[in-house]
Amino acid sequence: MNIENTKAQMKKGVLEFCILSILSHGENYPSEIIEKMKEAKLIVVEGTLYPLLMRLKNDGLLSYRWEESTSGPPRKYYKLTPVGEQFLKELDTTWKELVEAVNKTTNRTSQNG
Amino acid sequence: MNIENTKAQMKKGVLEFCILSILSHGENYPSEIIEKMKEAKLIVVEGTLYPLLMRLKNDGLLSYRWEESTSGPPRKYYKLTPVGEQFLKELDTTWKELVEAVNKTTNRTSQNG
DNA sequence: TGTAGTACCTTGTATCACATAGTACTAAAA
DNA sequence: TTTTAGTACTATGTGATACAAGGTACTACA
Repeated sequence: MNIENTKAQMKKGVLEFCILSILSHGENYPSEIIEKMKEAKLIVVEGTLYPLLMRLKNDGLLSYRWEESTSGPPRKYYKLTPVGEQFLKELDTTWKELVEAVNKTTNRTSQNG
Repeated sequence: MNIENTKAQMKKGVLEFCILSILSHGENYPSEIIEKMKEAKLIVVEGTLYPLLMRLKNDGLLSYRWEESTSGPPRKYYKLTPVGEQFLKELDTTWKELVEAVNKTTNRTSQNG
């Protein structure tokens, strides 16, 4: 048992939320997403991001378009669908509730019996 | 893909933190922990809690003592070990960093190229 | 002996992040 | 054309974890 493992576990479910949030500000292709996550101190690797994007796309939360690149293979630019935007709103609420719940258990003793 | 599933995923790793926090305020037996989590709107079931407590105990973060009960079988009262207290401090930092990281990706656009 | 309530424990499943390896496109050099 | 380097997308296998479902065991009461 170590902190790194726990940190990885805490990230589960949160990545989805972060990625949708990033895409809610505009189109991005995977490498850009990884870069923006890194800026926020959330390290994500390709093996994590690609399956996640595929999952979100298959569930109708994301759509993408191909765009040629002058420095390599074409890129997949992802963006939110209306369903994705709705889902993001719910995730936002879910996240806030979780933060509040964690704060309750960690700050307060709740020793009332 | 639904919110409930995502909620379950977000809880991963966070439960450990919450349980250690609750126990940092004093001894508790599993049913009490479930009750306190429920008060904070974090629903945890036995099948989740028992293996988790056992894991934390095997890793030296928790210890327990048996206590007789007048209303059923004896109870296992868990409490933090010194190692557990140290680990909790690190988890506290980890959690704060995660919250900050998520807030960065969700509030700011970070559109700088 | 039987029933209800409480408490602890185990097994199997689904999901997810990650390590690792592979495929494919562009550009530059031989 | 072939080779090498860089960029980008994809697939497979592993470990960790929350949960559903079922099981065991103790106490109190009829």
